Amino acid sequence: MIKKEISIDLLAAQFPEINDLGLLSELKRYSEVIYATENKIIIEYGDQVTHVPMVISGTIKVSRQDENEHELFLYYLSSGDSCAASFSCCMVAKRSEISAVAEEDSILLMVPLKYANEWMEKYPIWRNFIFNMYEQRMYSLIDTIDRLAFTKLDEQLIEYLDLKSEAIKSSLIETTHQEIADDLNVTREAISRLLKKLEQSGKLKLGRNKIYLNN
DNA sequence: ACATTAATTGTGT
DNA sequence: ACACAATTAATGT
Repeated sequence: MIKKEISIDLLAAQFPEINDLGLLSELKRYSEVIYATENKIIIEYGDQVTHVPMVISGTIKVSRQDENEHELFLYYLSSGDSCAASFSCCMVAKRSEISAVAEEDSILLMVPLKYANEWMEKYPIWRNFIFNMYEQRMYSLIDTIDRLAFTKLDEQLIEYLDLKSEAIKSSLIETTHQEIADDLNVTREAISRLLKKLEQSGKLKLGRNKIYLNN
């Protein structure tokens, strides 16, 4: 990683929310500028968290490790974002629960936790900035959870249909969406919508009380 | 054949 | 998740 200087003007341009000369000059003074090339690992799972990253340009992919080795995508950080989660790590003084990798060539401002903390009291504008980041991250996490829950149900449903089809030795399953929903402990609407998608992708055909599987 | 009704499925917020 | 619309199958006349 190559380190370079960064101008206050550029900082102000990327983070209009923290337009305070005192804060900006402290930022410039105490934080490190990092040029991360594509696929550069910025924080690895288990690393000690020492800085709050602020993204000046580029995109950072934040993910969590599966029990195995599989990566679970959480969210992207792009220009003007910050990873406020770093704060929770520093308050509990623990190690990173996530890993962050540069998705493309990126420029980051790494703010030492010590200062990031002090500024919470010193600069209300900074505190607001951090709180806003928390809120944004929260929303993107909720989206991610939705996506996950949806994917799992998708697979569950296909497995359910395959099992049933095999059990009755027929590709014609006679049941209602409600019955399936009860079996899988989800709402009927979720099943209806999934089935329709599966129909559109050609995996099956729907009729009232009927599902024709295309093997 | 047609109207009525209940059950199932679809959609928007 | 909920409320409501639309569609479909069944039933009675």
